[in-house]
Amino acid sequence: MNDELLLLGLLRREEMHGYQLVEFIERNLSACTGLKKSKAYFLLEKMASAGWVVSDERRSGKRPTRRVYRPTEQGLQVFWKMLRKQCAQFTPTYFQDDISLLFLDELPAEEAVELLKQRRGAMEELRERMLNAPPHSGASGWLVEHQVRYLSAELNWLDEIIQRVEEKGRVWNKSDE
Amino acid sequence: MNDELLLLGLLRREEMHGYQLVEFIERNLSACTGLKKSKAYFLLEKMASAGWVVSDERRSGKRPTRRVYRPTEQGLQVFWKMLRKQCAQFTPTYFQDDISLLFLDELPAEEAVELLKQRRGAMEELRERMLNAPPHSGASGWLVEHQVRYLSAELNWLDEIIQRVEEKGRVWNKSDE
DNA sequence: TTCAGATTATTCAAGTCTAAATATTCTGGA
DNA sequence: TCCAGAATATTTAGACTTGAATAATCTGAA
Repeated sequence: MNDELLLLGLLRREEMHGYQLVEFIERNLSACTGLKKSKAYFLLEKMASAGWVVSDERRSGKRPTRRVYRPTEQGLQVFWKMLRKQCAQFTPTYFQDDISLLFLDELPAEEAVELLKQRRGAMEELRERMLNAPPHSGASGWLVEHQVRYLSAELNWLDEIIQRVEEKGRVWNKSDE
Repeated sequence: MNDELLLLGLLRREEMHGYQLVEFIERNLSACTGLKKSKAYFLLEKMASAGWVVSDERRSGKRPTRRVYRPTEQGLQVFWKMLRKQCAQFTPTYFQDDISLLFLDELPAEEAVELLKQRRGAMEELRERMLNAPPHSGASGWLVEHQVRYLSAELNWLDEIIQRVEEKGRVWNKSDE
């Protein structure tokens, strides 16, 4: 629904074909979605058969036919409905790499610290990249800001974890269990 | 890979069948994964055919045959490899509901604020639930702590967004675009 | 000019994931 | 006792998602 909201919203601003959409998203919105090409095509087709969008075929030379999409009236209604719903909801996020912390005691404490410092490096690098990226305008700037804040909070959290492991010389008190 | 790491790690501690695994995860690890029943069964079968786990059939009465899994030597190697890899990496997270902020200017500012306050309510409720949950032990306690911190940071962020929208009487300066 | 490699644009097969269906056994209240 | 509904366990059909294949056109350096 997330991706559909995005596609509908972009198409509402300007009709586009699949490749154009994906290009735009990759260039400008990579901070907030990882939507892949083939999924975008799939969703466009799905939305077309649901009547949310319609397409014009535009043929040029011997290239594959491009289908330029725009939302229907129904599509716009769906868009606003989804928009309101998303605005009001909160979808909690799972931290992918936290699973590894569950099993940190399988590793010697020194190695664990070493590995977590590598993780820290990756986080910091990403944070730098986002800080130095060309400024985004409007709401997409907010989303970059959101990511940067999130990364800062995560860095703080990880630092504390690393410290705990370092101090104890092991991952956590067995007596905790 | 995430889920596989989790399953292997749990099976290393104690052999279990699918239902048992999923029960355990839902009861104790719902803060860090949303692994569904059918996916767990799927992964167990996949890991079995990859030779990472083996299963004993245990028949009791006329119930469907239970398959109790445990990791093979190869499975353990894979487990430690994945564990090291996950420890050292950082997988950035996309904020599902941020997409809606991109299109916040489609809504009257008052309505936008109203909807975002609903979102805030959902966040706060979740945070309360996690704070009041029975304390977890060992690393899984850390993961709950991680979620709580994350929720607090998100609340701060959302509050600022709400304030910006309220102050301006609209979502963002058109001149920003 | 020419042709290797980048860009434009879509499709496809295969792999992943979910909701719902299936089927047995347990539990507790009338 | 008896039976409705909860708990125990797995399977399956179909929906979603991905990586790689396909194919035409553009670019620029030799």
